Amino acid sequence: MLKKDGVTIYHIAKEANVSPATVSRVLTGSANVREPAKSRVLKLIDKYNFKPNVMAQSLYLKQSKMLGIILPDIDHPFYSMLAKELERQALEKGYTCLLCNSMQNFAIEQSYLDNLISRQVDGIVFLGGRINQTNPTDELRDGMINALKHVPIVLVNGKMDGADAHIIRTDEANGMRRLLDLLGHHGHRKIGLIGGEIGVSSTDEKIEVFKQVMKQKGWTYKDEWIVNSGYSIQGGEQDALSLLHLDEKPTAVMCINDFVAIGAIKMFQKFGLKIPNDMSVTGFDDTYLAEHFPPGVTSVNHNYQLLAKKTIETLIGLIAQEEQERETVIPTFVTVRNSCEERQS
Amino acid sequence: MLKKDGVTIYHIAKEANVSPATVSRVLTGSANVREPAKSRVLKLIDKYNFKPNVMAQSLYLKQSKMLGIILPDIDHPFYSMLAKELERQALEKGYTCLLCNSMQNFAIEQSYLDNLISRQVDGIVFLGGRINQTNPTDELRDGMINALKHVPIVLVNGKMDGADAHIIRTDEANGMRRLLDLLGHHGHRKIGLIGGEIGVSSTDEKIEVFKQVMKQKGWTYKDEWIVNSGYSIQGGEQDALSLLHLDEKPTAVMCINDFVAIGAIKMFQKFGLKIPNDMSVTGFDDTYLAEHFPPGVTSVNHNYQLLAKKTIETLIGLIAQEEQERETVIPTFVTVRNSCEERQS
DNA sequence: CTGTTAGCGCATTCAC
DNA sequence: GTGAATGCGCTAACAG
Repeated sequence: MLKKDGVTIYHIAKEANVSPATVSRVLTGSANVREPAKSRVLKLIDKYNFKPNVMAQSLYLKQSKMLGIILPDIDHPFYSMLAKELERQALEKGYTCLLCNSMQNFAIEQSYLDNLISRQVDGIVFLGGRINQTNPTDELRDGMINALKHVPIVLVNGKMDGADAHIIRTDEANGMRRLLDLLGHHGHRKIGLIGGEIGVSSTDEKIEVFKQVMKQKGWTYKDEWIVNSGYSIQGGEQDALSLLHLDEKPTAVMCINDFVAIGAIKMFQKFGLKIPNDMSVTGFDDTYLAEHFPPGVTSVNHNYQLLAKKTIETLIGLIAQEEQERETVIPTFVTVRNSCEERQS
Repeated sequence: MLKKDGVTIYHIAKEANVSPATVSRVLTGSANVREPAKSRVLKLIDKYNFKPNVMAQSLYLKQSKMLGIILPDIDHPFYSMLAKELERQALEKGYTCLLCNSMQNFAIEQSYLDNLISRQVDGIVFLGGRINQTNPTDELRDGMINALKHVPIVLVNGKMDGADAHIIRTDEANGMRRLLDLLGHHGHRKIGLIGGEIGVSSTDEKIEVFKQVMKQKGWTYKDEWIVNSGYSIQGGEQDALSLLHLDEKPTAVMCINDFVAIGAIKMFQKFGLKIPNDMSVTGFDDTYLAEHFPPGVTSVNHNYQLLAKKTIETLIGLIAQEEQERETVIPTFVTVRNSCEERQS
């Protein structure tokens, strides 16, 4: 059951006729080593393809150079795009990432949180799940608070009241407003909002901004034009179907994300509506799907690179015990494609 | 720079008036501990929210309970779907995964390989990159051979001649044949194959099977109907465009993956061709995109769950020093959707 | 059942 | 510039 491996700095040291400390020195470059010995060591390292045991290093140095990333579902392009950028940024700073899919399950999420702490990650990036609950349970909150006693955590596009975590968030509210402006320019006054889940902050906040802007502009919205069957393509289909059954329909529909937009577009087309001629649709997140799903979905981009950069910078700053901004807001922008047009009816 | 943390089994032991060994015993359950003491320890563990240092455990036990997963790009649904399943299977067996995006870069791939070994992962799942090169360089091969001296590695849908790695592969050849059967039933005799990259085995092998079957059935194919501009949506657009410029066009086009299929469908439609009426198209990988991209793409499914299960089982078997099948073939199957129909022209 | 001891592999004092 | 000794936090003999 034990592993084979076996070659350590002691083996190298012995064969090179030096002390383990000297091997360590050539390995880390922490001090000069004279030439006859240095070469011998280097040669042996190559000969045995020796790789220092990072667990032992970490144990001594009290830093693992690992970062944990907790997210709900890597299958979702928003998360995969962001995770990739996070990994790239982390790698640049010498950190390796432990990616954890909570699979939308709070128990798994918590067990990963514990696991990451046990594994001595130097910091954690937390996405989705509990930090998107508008009203999280005490248990979820306590789990976060306890975790924060062990390790710095950066929350991306979420929050946890009472927990001392730093936040990086993209300006989704402004994204909504720009989208509404755009629809307004196209003459739309009857607008729906579909997808997402009540009680999840990313949905609740979008609905709030939506209602606020609609009222302020004096446009029409009906409660029955706001339906929320989740974040998936299927959810979008279902919500679009609800709208289709209504006597009075909106002329434009905003979707909580690109998946929902795709589902909605499919359903509308199935019922003979042309997009964008008969119905305008907007997405959110600006994933590659928005670009490539016909007719091309107008969507809000989260500025992924900048978002990832700020997230990792903040986390690493925290690890180095440096003071960091409590909350950083990343600007979003609208990518205009072909899913919105002048109102026809 | 040093971490705060600090509470260890020694602290717990002291405060509970027992030895560190006893704390360890209640932690691991490796031996019974009598009741007055046991409760005291448990209470303190809870009080301090104590989490054992897995690095120290691993160092002693010589197993990290970590698995490395190296893949080219988590953004690609094939990899994200598979990665998620692999993680799920690993989690069930008590392993945590280190996910590494090589970003299609051999140097990064190698550095991750080294990094994973240094980090003492118990095993590695290797996807894409060098193991998909039809003719890898000696350097790439040696990198793999050296890695195998340290840790068991399972290759998924790839190979590395001269390297003693176990292989799990899905029966892509049979998938191609079934797809060709299907097109044949629909009366297609003039068939193209687009996407991918010459020199990459997943492409080369598909082309080989394609040519072989076409010859054997006595159907038509022209070299100019085989174009390969990569694995992306853009690549699919480009290759479809090449076909559109030809005087004589195929009536059906097979695509190396679903991304390429989507790009091709977009381009064909842009030029006024109706899918499937004017042109039949097949995908590969059966990602969620194939399901949802209109009109729904007929594609080959890799049996992701089974694939992940076998991969993790084999790897963990190897870790336990058990004999494992050198090569395991996972059956594929065709998911029929609406992108193929009777030949019109 | 429980405490003492040693050692996993490494980096860093501290002498020399 | 180099070697010997120590300890990071934990588990597993080994005694008792």
